[in-house]
Amino acid sequence: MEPLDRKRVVNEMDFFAGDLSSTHVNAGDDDDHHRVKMETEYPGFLQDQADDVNTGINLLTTNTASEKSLQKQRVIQLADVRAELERTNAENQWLKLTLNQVNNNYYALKMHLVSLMQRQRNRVAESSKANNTEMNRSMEDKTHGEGMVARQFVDLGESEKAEKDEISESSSEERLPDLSGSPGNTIVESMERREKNSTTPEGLPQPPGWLPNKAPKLNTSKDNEQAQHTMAMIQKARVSVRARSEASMIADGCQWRKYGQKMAKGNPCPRAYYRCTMATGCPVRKQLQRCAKDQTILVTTYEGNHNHPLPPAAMAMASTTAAAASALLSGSLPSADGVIVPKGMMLPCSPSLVTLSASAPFPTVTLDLTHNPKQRPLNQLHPISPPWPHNISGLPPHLLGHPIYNQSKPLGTLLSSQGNTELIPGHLGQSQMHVHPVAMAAAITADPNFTTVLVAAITSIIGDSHRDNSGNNNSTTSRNTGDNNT
DNA sequence: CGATTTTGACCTGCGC
DNA sequence: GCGCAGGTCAAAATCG
Repeated sequence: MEPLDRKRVVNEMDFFAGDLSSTHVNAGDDDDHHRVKMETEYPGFLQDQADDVNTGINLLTTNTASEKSLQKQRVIQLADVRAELERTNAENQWLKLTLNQVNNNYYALKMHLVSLMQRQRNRVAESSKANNTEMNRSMEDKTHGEGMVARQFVDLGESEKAEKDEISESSSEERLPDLSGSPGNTIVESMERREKNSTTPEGLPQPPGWLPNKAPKLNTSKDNEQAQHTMAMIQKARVSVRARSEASMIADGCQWRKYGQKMAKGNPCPRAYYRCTMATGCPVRKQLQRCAKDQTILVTTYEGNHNHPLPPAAMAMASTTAAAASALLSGSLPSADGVIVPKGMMLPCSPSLVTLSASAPFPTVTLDLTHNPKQRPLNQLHPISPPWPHNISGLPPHLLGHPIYNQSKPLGTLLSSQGNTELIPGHLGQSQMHVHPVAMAAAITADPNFTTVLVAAITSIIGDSHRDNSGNNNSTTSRNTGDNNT
Protein backbone atom coordinates (compact mmCIF):
# COMPACT_ATOMS: atom_id res chain seq x y z
CA MET A 1 0.00 0.00 0.00
CA GLU A 2 1.15 3.49 -0.76
CA PRO A 3 2.28 5.64 2.19
CA LEU A 4 -0.54 8.04 1.53
CA ASP A 5 -3.08 5.30 1.93
CA ARG A 6 -1.51 4.21 5.15
CA LYS A 7 -1.60 7.71 6.44
CA ARG A 8 -5.23 7.96 5.56
CA VAL A 9 -6.01 4.75 7.32
CA VAL A 10 -4.09 5.73 10.41
CA ASN A 11 -5.66 9.10 10.34
CA GLU A 12 -9.07 7.57 10.23
CA MET A 13 -8.07 5.28 13.03
CA ASP A 14 -7.22 8.30 15.03
CA PHE A 15 -10.40 9.97 13.98
CA PHE A 16 -12.63 7.07 14.75
CA ALA A 17 -10.90 5.51 17.73
CA GLY A 18 -8.69 8.23 18.98
CA ASP A 19 -7.41 6.39 22.03
CA LEU A 20 -6.09 3.54 19.95
CA SER A 21 -2.87 5.37 19.34
CA SER A 22 -0.68 6.89 22.04
CA THR A 23 0.03 9.85 19.83
CA HIS A 24 -3.41 10.76 18.73
CA VAL A 25 -4.48 14.31 18.85
CA ASN A 26 -7.55 15.07 20.94
CA ALA A 27 -10.40 13.48 19.23
CA GLY A 28 -12.66 15.10 21.75
CA ASP A 29 -16.35 15.59 21.89
CA ASP A 30 -16.47 17.24 18.53
CA ASP A 31 -15.29 14.10 16.80
CA ASP A 32 -17.65 11.96 18.82
CA HIS A 33 -20.38 14.29 17.88
CA HIS A 34 -19.31 14.14 14.28
CA ARG A 35 -19.33 10.36 14.25
CA VAL A 36 -22.77 10.24 15.78
CA LYS A 37 -23.96 12.76 13.27
CA MET A 38 -22.42 10.89 10.38
CA GLU A 39 -23.94 7.64 11.53
CA THR A 40 -27.27 9.37 11.79
CA GLU A 41 -27.06 10.82 8.35
CA TYR A 42 -25.31 7.90 6.70
CA PRO A 43 -26.26 4.61 8.33
CA GLY A 44 -23.34 2.23 8.16
CA PHE A 45 -20.80 4.95 8.50
CA LEU A 46 -19.52 3.65 11.80
CA GLN A 47 -19.22 0.11 10.45
CA ASP A 48 -17.18 1.37 7.54
CA GLN A 49 -15.00 3.29 9.92
CA ALA A 50 -14.48 0.23 12.05
CA ASP A 51 -13.45 -1.75 9.01
CA ASP A 52 -10.91 0.89 8.17
CA VAL A 53 -9.54 0.79 11.69
CA ASN A 54 -9.09 -2.95 11.54
CA THR A 55 -7.25 -2.59 8.28
CA GLY A 56 -5.05 0.05 9.85
CA ILE A 57 -4.21 -2.12 12.81
CA ASN A 58 -3.03 -4.84 10.48
CA LEU A 59 -0.90 -2.38 8.59
CA LEU A 60 0.67 -0.99 11.74
CA THR A 61 1.58 -4.37 13.14
CA THR A 62 3.24 -5.40 9.96
CA ASN A 63 5.15 -2.24 9.23
CA THR A 64 6.40 0.11 12.03
CA ALA A 65 9.73 1.27 10.60
CA SER A 66 8.72 4.82 9.65
CA GLU A 67 6.30 5.30 12.52
CA LYS A 68 7.83 8.50 13.81
CA SER A 69 7.54 10.40 10.59
CA LEU A 70 4.22 8.78 10.11
CA GLN A 71 2.93 10.16 13.37
CA LYS A 72 4.04 13.59 12.36
CA GLN A 73 2.21 13.27 9.12
CA ARG A 74 -0.83 11.98 10.95
CA VAL A 75 -1.03 15.14 12.98
CA ILE A 76 -0.85 17.22 9.86
CA GLN A 77 -3.32 15.00 8.14
CA LEU A 78 -5.69 15.19 11.03
CA ALA A 79 -5.54 18.94 10.98
CA ASP A 80 -6.26 18.85 7.29
CA VAL A 81 -9.21 16.58 7.77
CA ARG A 82 -10.56 18.74 10.49
CA ALA A 83 -10.16 21.80 8.38
CA GLU A 84 -11.90 20.01 5.60
CA LEU A 85 -14.64 18.98 7.96
CA GLU A 86 -15.13 22.53 9.11
CA ARG A 87 -15.17 23.72 5.57
CA THR A 88 -17.75 21.10 4.72
CA ASN A 89 -19.86 22.07 7.68
CA ALA A 90 -19.69 25.68 6.66
CA GLU A 91 -20.64 24.73 3.15
CA ASN A 92 -23.47 22.66 4.53
CA GLN A 93 -24.75 25.62 6.47
CA TRP A 94 -24.49 27.78 3.41
CA LEU A 95 -26.37 25.21 1.38
CA LYS A 96 -29.10 25.13 3.98
CA LEU A 97 -29.41 28.87 3.82
CA THR A 98 -29.47 28.73 0.07
CA LEU A 99 -32.13 26.07 0.18
CA ASN A 100 -34.24 28.21 2.46
CA GLN A 101 -33.82 31.10 0.13
CA VAL A 102 -34.77 29.01 -2.84
CA ASN A 103 -37.83 27.86 -0.94
CA ASN A 104 -38.73 31.41 -0.16
CA ASN A 105 -38.30 32.45 -3.72
CA TYR A 106 -40.29 29.50 -4.91
CA TYR A 107 -43.25 30.44 -2.77
CA ALA A 108 -42.95 34.05 -3.77
CA LEU A 109 -43.02 33.13 -7.42
CA LYS A 110 -45.83 30.71 -6.85
CA MET A 111 -47.92 33.38 -5.23
CA HIS A 112 -47.06 35.80 -7.94
CA LEU A 113 -48.12 33.33 -10.57
CA VAL A 114 -51.42 32.66 -8.88
CA SER A 115 -52.08 36.35 -8.52
CA LEU A 116 -51.35 36.91 -12.18
CA MET A 117 -53.69 34.10 -13.14
CA GLN A 118 -56.35 35.55 -10.96
CA ARG A 119 -55.83 38.92 -12.54
CA GLN A 120 -56.45 37.36 -15.88
CA ARG A 121 -59.63 35.77 -14.65
CA ASN A 122 -60.74 39.04 -13.16
CA ARG A 123 -60.02 40.77 -16.40
CA VAL A 124 -62.21 38.37 -18.33
CA ALA A 125 -64.98 38.63 -15.81
CA GLU A 126 -64.72 42.37 -15.63
CA SER A 127 -64.84 42.88 -19.34
CA SER A 128 -67.89 40.70 -19.77
CA LYS A 129 -69.55 42.44 -16.90
CA ALA A 130 -68.66 45.80 -18.24
CA ASN A 131 -70.05 44.92 -21.63
CA ASN A 132 -73.35 44.04 -20.08
CA THR A 133 -73.77 46.83 -17.61
CA GLU A 134 -71.48 49.76 -17.94
CA MET A 135 -70.73 50.36 -21.55
CA ASN A 136 -69.86 53.96 -21.06
CA ARG A 137 -67.49 53.41 -18.22
CA SER A 138 -64.11 54.82 -18.78
CA MET A 139 -61.52 52.35 -19.92
CA GLU A 140 -58.97 53.93 -17.69
CA ASP A 141 -60.91 53.28 -14.54
CA LYS A 142 -61.52 49.73 -15.54
CA THR A 143 -57.95 49.07 -16.25
CA HIS A 144 -57.07 50.68 -13.01
CA GLY A 145 -59.25 48.43 -10.96
CA GLU A 146 -58.49 45.17 -12.59
CA GLY A 147 -54.95 44.95 -11.60
CA MET A 148 -55.32 46.07 -8.08
CA VAL A 149 -55.97 42.75 -6.47
CA ALA A 150 -52.90 41.15 -7.85
CA ARG A 151 -50.85 44.24 -7.38
CA GLN A 152 -51.69 44.56 -3.77
CA PHE A 153 -50.23 41.21 -3.02
CA VAL A 154 -46.96 42.73 -3.98
CA ASP A 155 -47.36 46.40 -3.52
CA LEU A 156 -49.29 46.67 -0.34
CA GLY A 157 -48.72 50.02 1.18
CA GLU A 158 -47.58 51.51 -2.04
CA SER A 159 -50.93 52.30 -3.40
CA GLU A 160 -50.17 55.77 -4.56
CA LYS A 161 -47.26 54.67 -6.62
CA ALA A 162 -49.33 51.76 -7.78
CA GLU A 163 -51.95 54.10 -9.08
CA LYS A 164 -49.45 56.00 -11.12
CA ASP A 165 -47.91 52.89 -12.50
CA GLU A 166 -51.05 50.97 -13.02
CA ILE A 167 -51.41 51.84 -16.66
CA SER A 168 -48.16 50.17 -17.53
CA GLU A 169 -49.41 46.75 -16.62
CA SER A 170 -47.03 44.99 -18.87
CA SER A 171 -44.13 46.06 -16.76
CA SER A 172 -43.17 42.91 -14.98
CA GLU A 173 -40.50 44.46 -12.90
CA GLU A 174 -42.82 46.21 -10.55
CA ARG A 175 -44.66 43.08 -9.59
CA LEU A 176 -42.06 40.45 -9.59
CA PRO A 177 -40.54 40.08 -6.19
CA ASP A 178 -36.92 40.85 -5.92
CA LEU A 179 -35.37 37.46 -5.89
CA SER A 180 -31.88 38.49 -6.41
CA GLY A 181 -30.45 39.23 -3.10
CA SER A 182 -30.47 38.38 0.52
CA PRO A 183 -32.42 35.52 1.98
CA GLY A 184 -36.07 36.18 2.44
CA ASN A 185 -36.69 38.39 -0.50
CA THR A 186 -40.22 37.31 -0.64
CA ILE A 187 -43.47 38.96 -1.28
CA VAL A 188 -44.19 38.61 2.38
CA GLU A 189 -41.09 40.42 3.44
CA SER A 190 -41.49 42.89 0.68
CA MET A 191 -44.88 43.69 2.02
CA GLU A 192 -43.55 43.91 5.52
CA ARG A 193 -40.78 46.22 4.45
CA ARG A 194 -43.25 48.44 2.76
CA GLU A 195 -45.45 48.42 5.78
CA LYS A 196 -42.53 49.73 7.74
CA ASN A 197 -42.15 52.53 5.31
CA SER A 198 -45.79 53.24 5.04
CA THR A 199 -47.55 55.93 6.92
CA THR A 200 -50.89 56.38 8.46
CA PRO A 201 -53.38 58.59 6.73
CA GLU A 202 -52.28 61.27 9.15
CA GLY A 203 -48.74 60.86 8.00
CA LEU A 204 -47.59 59.10 11.10
CA PRO A 205 -45.29 56.13 10.71
CA GLN A 206 -46.92 52.76 10.95
CA PRO A 207 -45.75 50.24 13.45
CA PRO A 208 -44.01 47.42 11.64
CA GLY A 209 -46.28 44.65 10.64
CA TRP A 210 -49.33 46.55 11.60
CA LEU A 211 -52.13 46.18 9.17
CA PRO A 212 -54.79 48.60 10.15
CA ASN A 213 -58.29 47.37 9.94
CA LYS A 214 -59.25 50.77 8.86
CA ALA A 215 -57.38 50.78 5.63
CA PRO A 216 -57.31 54.18 3.98
CA LYS A 217 -59.62 54.14 1.08
CA LEU A 218 -58.57 55.02 -2.37
CA ASN A 219 -61.14 57.35 -3.74
CA THR A 220 -60.07 57.06 -7.31
CA SER A 221 -62.56 54.49 -8.44
CA LYS A 222 -65.08 52.00 -7.31
CA ASP A 223 -62.85 49.20 -8.44
CA ASN A 224 -60.16 50.45 -6.23
CA GLU A 225 -62.42 50.32 -3.25
CA GLN A 226 -63.49 46.86 -4.17
CA ALA A 227 -59.92 45.79 -4.47
CA GLN A 228 -59.17 47.36 -1.13
CA HIS A 229 -62.08 45.54 0.33
CA THR A 230 -60.89 42.29 -1.14
CA MET A 231 -57.46 42.82 0.22
CA ALA A 232 -58.86 43.60 3.61
CA MET A 233 -60.77 40.36 3.44
CA ILE A 234 -57.64 38.49 2.64
CA GLN A 235 -55.85 40.08 5.51
CA LYS A 236 -58.67 39.31 7.85
CA ALA A 237 -59.28 35.69 7.04
CA ARG A 238 -59.76 33.85 10.26
CA VAL A 239 -59.12 30.49 11.74
CA SER A 240 -61.39 29.42 14.51
CA VAL A 241 -60.60 26.61 16.92
CA ARG A 242 -63.27 24.96 19.00
CA ALA A 243 -62.06 22.99 21.96
CA ARG A 244 -63.47 21.85 25.22
CA SER A 245 -61.64 23.56 27.99
CA GLU A 246 -62.31 24.79 31.45
CA ALA A 247 -59.37 27.09 31.17
CA SER A 248 -59.96 30.67 30.29
CA MET A 249 -57.61 30.41 27.38
CA ILE A 250 -55.97 27.70 25.35
CA ALA A 251 -52.22 27.80 25.61
CA ASP A 252 -51.00 28.45 22.12
CA GLY A 253 -47.50 29.57 22.88
CA CYS A 254 -48.03 33.22 22.19
CA GLN A 255 -48.33 36.11 24.58
CA TRP A 256 -51.59 37.98 24.44
CA ARG A 257 -52.87 41.17 25.85
CA LYS A 258 -56.52 41.79 26.32
CA TYR A 259 -57.73 44.98 24.76
CA GLY A 260 -61.43 44.68 24.86
CA GLN A 261 -64.44 42.71 25.83
CA LYS A 262 -67.90 42.84 24.44
CA MET A 263 -71.16 41.11 24.76
CA ALA A 264 -72.01 39.45 21.53
CA LYS A 265 -75.56 39.15 20.44
CA GLY A 266 -77.12 35.80 21.15
CA ASN A 267 -74.47 34.68 23.56
CA PRO A 268 -74.58 35.23 27.31
CA CYS A 269 -70.83 34.89 27.49
CA PRO A 270 -68.73 37.92 26.69
CA ARG A 271 -66.32 37.91 23.82
CA ALA A 272 -62.80 38.88 24.74
CA TYR A 273 -60.36 40.47 22.34
CA TYR A 274 -56.66 39.82 22.57
CA ARG A 275 -53.68 41.18 20.73
CA CYS A 276 -50.36 39.39 20.30
CA THR A 277 -47.69 41.07 22.38
CA MET A 278 -44.73 38.92 21.45
CA ALA A 279 -43.51 41.69 19.20
CA THR A 280 -44.36 45.32 18.96
CA GLY A 281 -46.81 45.91 16.23
CA CYS A 282 -47.69 42.28 15.69
CA PRO A 283 -51.05 42.44 13.95
CA VAL A 284 -52.30 39.08 15.13
CA ARG A 285 -55.43 39.17 17.19
CA LYS A 286 -57.64 36.58 18.63
CA GLN A 287 -61.09 36.40 20.06
CA LEU A 288 -62.18 34.15 22.86
CA GLN A 289 -65.73 33.23 23.49
CA ARG A 290 -67.56 30.33 24.94
CA CYS A 291 -70.13 28.62 22.87
CA ALA A 292 -73.62 29.72 23.77
CA LYS A 293 -75.08 26.24 23.50
CA ASP A 294 -72.27 24.48 25.29
CA GLN A 295 -70.25 26.73 27.49
CA THR A 296 -67.62 24.08 28.03
CA ILE A 297 -66.57 24.73 24.47
CA LEU A 298 -64.08 27.52 24.11
CA VAL A 299 -63.93 29.12 20.71
CA THR A 300 -60.66 30.79 19.84
CA THR A 301 -60.54 32.75 16.64
CA TYR A 302 -57.22 33.87 15.21
CA GLU A 303 -56.81 36.69 12.77
CA GLY A 304 -53.76 38.12 11.11
CA ASN A 305 -50.14 37.18 10.71
CA HIS A 306 -47.32 37.19 13.15
CA ASN A 307 -44.48 39.48 12.21
CA HIS A 308 -41.97 37.82 14.45
CA PRO A 309 -40.38 34.43 15.06
CA LEU A 310 -42.52 32.04 17.00
CA PRO A 311 -41.59 29.57 19.69
CA PRO A 312 -42.28 25.94 18.78
CA ALA A 313 -45.46 25.85 20.77
CA ALA A 314 -46.75 28.89 19.00
CA MET A 315 -45.59 27.63 15.65
CA ALA A 316 -47.84 24.67 16.15
CA MET A 317 -50.92 26.79 16.20
CA ALA A 318 -49.62 29.31 13.74
CA SER A 319 -48.80 26.65 11.22
CA THR A 320 -52.15 25.06 11.69
CA THR A 321 -53.90 28.31 11.11
CA ALA A 322 -51.65 28.97 8.18
CA ALA A 323 -52.49 25.68 6.60
CA ALA A 324 -56.14 26.00 7.41
CA ALA A 325 -56.37 29.51 6.09
CA SER A 326 -54.46 28.39 3.07
CA ALA A 327 -56.99 25.67 2.48
CA LEU A 328 -59.72 28.22 2.78
CA LEU A 329 -58.36 31.00 0.68
CA SER A 330 -56.08 29.51 -1.88
CA GLY A 331 -57.55 26.19 -1.04
CA SER A 332 -54.67 24.29 -2.56
CA LEU A 333 -57.32 23.94 -5.10
CA PRO A 334 -56.89 23.79 -8.79
CA SER A 335 -59.69 26.07 -9.72
CA ALA A 336 -61.52 28.97 -8.32
CA ASP A 337 -64.74 27.45 -9.47
CA GLY A 338 -66.40 24.44 -8.03
CA VAL A 339 -64.18 24.16 -5.05
CA ILE A 340 -66.39 25.55 -2.42
CA VAL A 341 -69.85 24.31 -2.98
CA PRO A 342 -72.96 25.07 -1.06
CA LYS A 343 -73.07 21.87 0.90
CA GLY A 344 -71.09 19.42 2.78
CA MET A 345 -67.39 19.77 3.06
CA MET A 346 -65.66 18.08 5.88
CA LEU A 347 -62.29 16.58 6.24
CA PRO A 348 -62.48 13.02 5.08
CA CYS A 349 -60.43 11.93 8.04
CA SER A 350 -62.73 13.19 10.69
CA PRO A 351 -66.29 14.28 10.28
CA SER A 352 -66.95 17.78 11.43
CA LEU A 353 -63.33 18.32 12.24
CA VAL A 354 -62.78 21.13 9.83
CA THR A 355 -65.31 23.49 8.41
CA LEU A 356 -64.58 26.11 5.88
CA SER A 357 -66.71 29.14 5.95
CA ALA A 358 -66.26 31.59 3.18
CA SER A 359 -69.17 33.68 4.25
CA ALA A 360 -69.16 37.32 5.04
CA PRO A 361 -67.88 39.29 6.73
CA PHE A 362 -64.63 37.34 6.74
CA PRO A 363 -63.72 33.90 5.52
CA THR A 364 -63.27 31.58 8.43
CA VAL A 365 -62.01 28.06 8.74
CA THR A 366 -63.09 26.23 11.86
CA LEU A 367 -61.13 23.45 13.46
CA ASP A 368 -63.56 21.59 15.62
CA LEU A 369 -61.72 19.72 18.34
CA THR A 370 -64.72 19.04 20.48
CA HIS A 371 -65.44 15.62 19.11
CA ASN A 372 -64.47 12.59 21.09
CA PRO A 373 -60.98 11.69 19.99
CA LYS A 374 -61.41 8.13 21.17
CA GLN A 375 -63.70 7.43 18.31
CA ARG A 376 -60.84 8.02 15.97
CA PRO A 377 -57.46 8.29 17.54
CA LEU A 378 -55.67 11.32 16.41
CA ASN A 379 -52.61 9.41 15.48
CA GLN A 380 -54.61 7.49 12.98
CA LEU A 381 -55.61 10.50 11.07
CA HIS A 382 -52.29 10.55 9.39
CA PRO A 383 -49.63 7.87 9.22
CA ILE A 384 -46.88 10.36 9.77
CA SER A 385 -46.28 11.43 13.29
CA PRO A 386 -46.09 15.16 13.86
CA PRO A 387 -42.65 16.34 12.89
CA TRP A 388 -42.40 18.97 15.58
CA PRO A 389 -40.41 20.81 16.69
CA HIS A 390 -38.99 21.00 13.25
CA ASN A 391 -40.55 22.69 10.31
CA ILE A 392 -43.89 21.35 11.14
CA SER A 393 -45.80 22.33 8.14
CA GLY A 394 -43.25 22.00 5.48
CA LEU A 395 -43.79 25.61 4.72
CA PRO A 396 -40.85 27.90 4.49
CA PRO A 397 -40.07 29.47 7.82
CA HIS A 398 -41.29 32.84 6.77
CA LEU A 399 -44.66 31.41 6.00
CA LEU A 400 -45.21 29.93 9.39
CA GLY A 401 -47.70 31.95 11.25
CA HIS A 402 -48.48 34.02 8.24
CA PRO A 403 -51.68 32.58 7.03
CA ILE A 404 -52.84 35.58 5.18
CA TYR A 405 -49.97 37.01 3.30
CA ASN A 406 -49.60 33.84 1.40
CA GLN A 407 -53.03 33.77 0.02
CA SER A 408 -52.97 34.52 -3.58
CA LYS A 409 -56.47 33.74 -4.56
CA PRO A 410 -58.63 36.80 -4.31
CA LEU A 411 -61.53 36.17 -2.12
CA GLY A 412 -63.95 37.49 -4.60
CA THR A 413 -64.17 34.03 -6.03
CA LEU A 414 -64.68 32.45 -2.68
CA LEU A 415 -66.78 34.81 -0.73
CA SER A 416 -70.39 34.43 -0.46
CA SER A 417 -72.12 37.54 -1.49
CA GLN A 418 -74.95 37.02 0.86
CA GLY A 419 -75.68 37.08 4.46
CA ASN A 420 -73.84 37.44 7.64
CA THR A 421 -72.42 34.52 9.45
CA GLU A 422 -71.63 34.51 13.08
CA LEU A 423 -68.03 34.21 13.86
CA ILE A 424 -68.77 31.56 16.37
CA PRO A 425 -68.54 28.30 14.52
CA GLY A 426 -71.29 26.76 16.52
CA HIS A 427 -73.59 29.36 15.14
CA LEU A 428 -72.62 29.33 11.57
CA GLY A 429 -75.57 30.50 9.68
CA GLN A 430 -77.14 29.42 6.49
CA SER A 431 -74.64 31.25 4.48
CA GLN A 432 -71.93 29.01 5.74
CA MET A 433 -70.38 27.29 2.81
CA HIS A 434 -68.86 23.89 2.73
CA VAL A 435 -66.43 22.26 0.44
CA HIS A 436 -67.32 19.08 -1.22
CA PRO A 437 -65.48 16.05 0.20
CA VAL A 438 -63.98 15.27 -3.14
CA ALA A 439 -62.79 18.80 -3.51
CA MET A 440 -61.34 18.75 -0.06
CA ALA A 441 -59.68 15.44 -0.73
CA ALA A 442 -58.12 17.07 -3.74
CA ALA A 443 -57.03 19.90 -1.54
CA ILE A 444 -55.49 17.55 0.95
CA THR A 445 -53.75 15.75 -1.84
CA ALA A 446 -52.44 18.96 -3.19
CA ASP A 447 -51.34 20.07 0.20
CA PRO A 448 -50.46 17.02 2.27
CA ASN A 449 -48.87 19.18 4.89
CA PHE A 450 -52.24 20.36 5.92
CA THR A 451 -53.24 17.06 7.42
CA THR A 452 -49.98 16.61 9.19
CA VAL A 453 -50.11 20.05 10.60
CA LEU A 454 -53.67 19.65 11.62
CA VAL A 455 -53.03 16.44 13.46
CA ALA A 456 -50.05 17.92 15.18
CA ALA A 457 -52.00 20.95 16.19
CA ILE A 458 -54.85 18.91 17.50
CA THR A 459 -52.49 16.82 19.52
CA SER A 460 -50.95 19.95 20.90
CA ILE A 461 -54.24 21.55 21.68
CA ILE A 462 -55.67 18.51 23.35
CA GLY A 463 -52.65 18.40 25.52
CA ASP A 464 -52.86 22.03 26.38
CA SER A 465 -56.52 22.58 26.60
CA HIS A 466 -56.87 21.33 30.11
CA ARG A 467 -54.22 23.40 31.65
CA ASP A 468 -54.52 27.04 32.11
CA ASN A 469 -52.05 29.28 30.48
CA SER A 470 -50.26 30.81 33.39
CA GLY A 471 -49.02 33.64 31.28
CA ASN A 472 -52.47 34.35 30.08
CA ASN A 473 -54.46 34.40 33.22
CA ASN A 474 -57.08 36.52 31.67
CA SER A 475 -60.60 36.23 32.78
CA THR A 476 -63.44 36.51 30.41
CA THR A 477 -65.88 35.55 33.01
CA SER A 478 -67.99 37.54 35.29
CA ARG A 479 -67.98 41.08 34.13
CA ASN A 480 -69.99 41.71 31.08
CA THR A 481 -69.25 45.11 29.87
CA GLY A 482 -69.39 47.30 26.89
CA ASP A 483 -71.85 49.69 25.46
CA ASN A 484 -73.74 46.95 23.76
CA ASN A 485 -74.95 45.23 26.83
CA THR A 486 -78.58 44.46 26.52
C1' DC B 1 -43.96 51.62 39.07
C1' DG B 2 -44.53 49.34 34.83
C1' DA B 3 -47.50 45.99 32.80
C1' DT B 4 -51.95 44.34 32.30
C1' DT B 5 -56.93 44.36 32.62
C1' DT B 6 -61.25 46.68 32.84
C1' DT B 7 -64.73 49.28 30.83
C1' DG B 8 -67.23 53.18 28.86
C1' DA B 9 -66.86 55.77 24.71
C1' DC B 10 -66.13 55.94 20.07
C1' DC B 11 -65.80 54.36 15.21
C1' DT B 12 -67.33 51.78 11.29
C1' DG B 13 -70.15 48.93 8.43
C1' DC B 14 -74.54 47.27 7.39
C1' DG B 15 -79.49 46.75 7.06
C1' DC B 16 -83.77 48.99 7.05
C1' DG C 1 -80.52 58.96 7.97
C1' DC C 2 -80.94 56.07 11.83
C1' DG C 3 -80.17 52.31 14.80
C1' DC C 4 -77.73 48.17 15.73
C1' DA C 5 -73.81 45.29 16.33
C1' DG C 6 -68.98 44.33 16.07
C1' DG C 7 -64.62 46.01 16.94
C1' DT C 8 -61.18 49.23 18.89
C1' DC C 9 -59.41 52.95 21.76
C1' DA C 10 -57.77 54.80 25.85
C1' DA C 11 -58.21 56.35 30.60
C1' DA C 12 -58.81 54.34 34.97
C1' DA C 13 -58.18 50.52 37.88
C1' DT C 14 -55.68 46.63 39.26
C1' DC C 15 -51.85 43.56 39.72
C1' DG C 16 -47.23 41.83 40.68
